[in-house]
Amino acid sequence: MKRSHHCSELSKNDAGSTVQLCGWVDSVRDHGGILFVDLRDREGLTQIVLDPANQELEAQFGSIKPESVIAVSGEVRERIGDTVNASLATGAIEVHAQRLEILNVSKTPPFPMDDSADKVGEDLRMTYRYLDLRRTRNLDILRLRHRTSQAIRNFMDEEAFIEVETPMLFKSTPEGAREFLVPSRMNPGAFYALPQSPQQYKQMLMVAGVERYYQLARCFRDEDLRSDRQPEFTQLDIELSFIDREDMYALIEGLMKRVWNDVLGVDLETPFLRMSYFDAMNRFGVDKPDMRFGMELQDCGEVFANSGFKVFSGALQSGGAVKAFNAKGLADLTQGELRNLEDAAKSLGAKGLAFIKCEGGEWKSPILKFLSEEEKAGLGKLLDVEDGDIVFFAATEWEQACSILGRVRLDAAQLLVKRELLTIDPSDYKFLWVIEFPLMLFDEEAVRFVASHHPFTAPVAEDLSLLDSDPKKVRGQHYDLVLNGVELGGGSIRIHQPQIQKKVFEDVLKIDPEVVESRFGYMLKAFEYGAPPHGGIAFGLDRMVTILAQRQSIRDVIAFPKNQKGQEMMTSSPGIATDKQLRDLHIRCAPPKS
RNA sequence: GGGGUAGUAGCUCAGUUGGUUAGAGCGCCGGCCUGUCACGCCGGAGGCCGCGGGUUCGAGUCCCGUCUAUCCCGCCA
Repeated sequence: MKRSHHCSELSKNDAGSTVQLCGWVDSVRDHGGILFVDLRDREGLTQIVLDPANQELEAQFGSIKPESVIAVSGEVRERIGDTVNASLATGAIEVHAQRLEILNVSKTPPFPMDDSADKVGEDLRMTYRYLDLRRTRNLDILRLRHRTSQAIRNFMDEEAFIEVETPMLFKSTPEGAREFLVPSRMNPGAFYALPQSPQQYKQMLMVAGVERYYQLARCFRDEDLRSDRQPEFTQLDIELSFIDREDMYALIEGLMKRVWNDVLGVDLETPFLRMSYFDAMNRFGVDKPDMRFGMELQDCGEVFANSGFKVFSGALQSGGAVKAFNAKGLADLTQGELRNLEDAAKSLGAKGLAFIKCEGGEWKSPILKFLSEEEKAGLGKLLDVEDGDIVFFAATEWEQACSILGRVRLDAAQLLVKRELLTIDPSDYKFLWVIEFPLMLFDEEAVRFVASHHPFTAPVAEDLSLLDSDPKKVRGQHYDLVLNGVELGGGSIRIHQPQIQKKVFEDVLKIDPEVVESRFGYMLKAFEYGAPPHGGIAFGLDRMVTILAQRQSIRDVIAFPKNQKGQEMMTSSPGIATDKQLRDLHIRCAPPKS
């Protein structure tokens, strides 16, 4: 029996016609005589009626369980009076079964198949991921992801981009994330590495004259997982020649506009806001600020310049900063909530979390006794302190002080949301370009500079001379696209002159020349054969879809995600290799650490 | 590697200051029911209270350890 319609399609106009439907038994309502079946397929739900006059059908149906697969042939009839179900798209009709095929009988599912399953333990849902995905809500996410990719492909095609596939079997790169290694059977002792991103290949495509490249590329990073991080994930990877940063901003704003319009029907405002890395840190305490709410960090350096409170004045005297922000209306926070905020601050290296709250017109704080009247007045004015407010402080080196309060700001915002004093709307899309990152960061552990983005990022032209004298001051031509506190993507204009690239590798990053030659020699060579100026960007597609679908976890928008240990529960991967496999691969396993 | 939270029926959860035989809703099984649409009604089964120790006359409850999941820090050029 072949289907003639999907379960979403039939209406009054089809009354009288004979149709064939197939799908899953969503629910059964047996009234002893008459029996109703809700039949579900990926498009919708249609009520099937088994008439008591047809005893044969009823016997065949038996006590068939939900989630069994059946095919039904029958006559479409209009429902009359109060048998119409207004809350169902196909509620104006029903199909009176004449013939029935039972295609597959289902066992009772281990968890409910309705929306209440959203609360079921994730490990169980992942073990039975095929059932979890079968739920309409999750099928809709797969569809939304498909529409997102489709919008991207259409846009990129119209903008004259060429989609090129790059190798999955690459080689190890010395910097960056830990990689997955793949042993080479034909080259004993040698290993491929799965790509962290197609970075180097896409730059070679620019040298090759492709000019405009994109790819929905799978990437791999063997780092610890988070709710927004999976060991394999998908990037929208883009690279163009003969462009500058402004061209890139305009292109990507057009892309986002298109995606949001095609997927959600939302019209985004462009151009997007721009903010320097310094301002982002200084005002919001993160390099990916959530612009949907304020509570900006203030600099209290002037207020406490000559303070008798050693914690504050000491920080200022040693070149640090005193930062603060006002969590408006949060003065009534509980001891536990305060302790959680303090713990969050401490996890970023704070010694404690100083605060002042204002209740009943009175300021209350353990540090109040250290502050002069002028300082209190200055604070009150700077931070607009009113009754019911609480102000948090951080006094240490500037960047750390900002980071600490940046974290406290986010946590405090959640507490305010819980109290309904603050609304953070998931369908309010506040895009932001974060720009002018430092090209290099000093790694205290390794005692050397590391690239803040990656070593192929071009310095801002006027900072080029600082590469030798003061690498920390060099700004990179790097940009991040941030949406509602999430880093959606980032990229840069690249270095395309071999001598500058070599200098960055060897003189600034202090990578051994032999290592540079073995890892990047081909690239330096390529740059000697007419490399065009170029730049690119890459977006986390999974993160983008997570926001579009208004979900909390990246796992919700990946068909078969991995748990926090990197295992895929349904198939129990990874698995143990056999001795023969290992022999072929020239690998011997060390005994596990006890 | 570190910190937080959780683990009681198939699922989601409750379980009082330690005290009879550990409960509820949904699901499941059986019965009844010809207009339901989360159908209804009646009856029933189902528990190593994550695991291992300990304290106690007595532990789901207190203590120690451990495992699992998840969130966060480190890490993620």
